[in-house]
Amino acid sequence: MTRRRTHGFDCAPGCSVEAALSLIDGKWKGVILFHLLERPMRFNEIRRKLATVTQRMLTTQLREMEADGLITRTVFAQVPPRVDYALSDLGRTLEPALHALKTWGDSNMHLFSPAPDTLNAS
Amino acid sequence: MTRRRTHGFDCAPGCSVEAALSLIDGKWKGVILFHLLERPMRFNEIRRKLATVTQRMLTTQLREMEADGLITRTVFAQVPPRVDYALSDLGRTLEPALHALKTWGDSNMHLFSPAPDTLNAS
DNA sequence: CATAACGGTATCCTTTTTGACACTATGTGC
DNA sequence: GCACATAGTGTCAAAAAGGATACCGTTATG
Repeated sequence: MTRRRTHGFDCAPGCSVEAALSLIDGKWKGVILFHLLERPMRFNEIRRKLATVTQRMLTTQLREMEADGLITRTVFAQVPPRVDYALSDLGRTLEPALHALKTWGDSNMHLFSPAPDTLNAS
Repeated sequence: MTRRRTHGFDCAPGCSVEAALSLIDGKWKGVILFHLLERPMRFNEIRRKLATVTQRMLTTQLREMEADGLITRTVFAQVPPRVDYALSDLGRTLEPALHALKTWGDSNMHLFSPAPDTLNAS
């Protein structure tokens, strides 16, 4: 996004929509949260789910969400290191919104993607 | 946003969340959509609601949403010009998601704002 | 004549975000 | 000794997003 650290919304009635968006905006946050909705995960586990994310980006996004209180980060003193990421209580309250977005996406994504199933030649 | 014109999601299960976010991401889109949910509006009418948006940004955001099929743009051949913006049918289907976001924001925004009411020094 | 309202464009510039790539530390298996 | 897995960090560069400012044409109004 784009407005993430720029707090200070202009606070017309839609302001709270912006506030919510400002937290889940970021190229990977939506997906990450969605995966964590299912269960806590380790760093590389998330990474494999995302496939094209770089380490640095994943770290950044996770750190921001941790700073925003949406997720928790638990380090286990082991070797090799183990770090678990999980939704916080606050993060869990996003569930309805995330589901609403996913529902919408599932219904309408075909309008924006190349519709690969229509390309089945032969 | 940030991922807006970068189509091609990595399409793990959370992909549709990203798809949805990619459309309402943009510094003003959330608020604009929210206002249009109430009723169609003219350009300057929206502008006044947003107060701090520049003409260029408003134009950009409206044009992108029009291109994405979320809103419609109707020009009336009048002088002075009149242009109405309204939600399209597709845009209207975002209502549940927008409301979910607003609800979340209303409940939790106090956690992220400077809490101005605690600053009341005489 | 000057000004304001309308709905924009065109240019230029700055900030933010994202990506590439190399590098770290520790311990295990070969 | 060498590579691999873990979970990162640091630096630099590119791309995208956003903002400031000035300008356009028309008509009504003072």
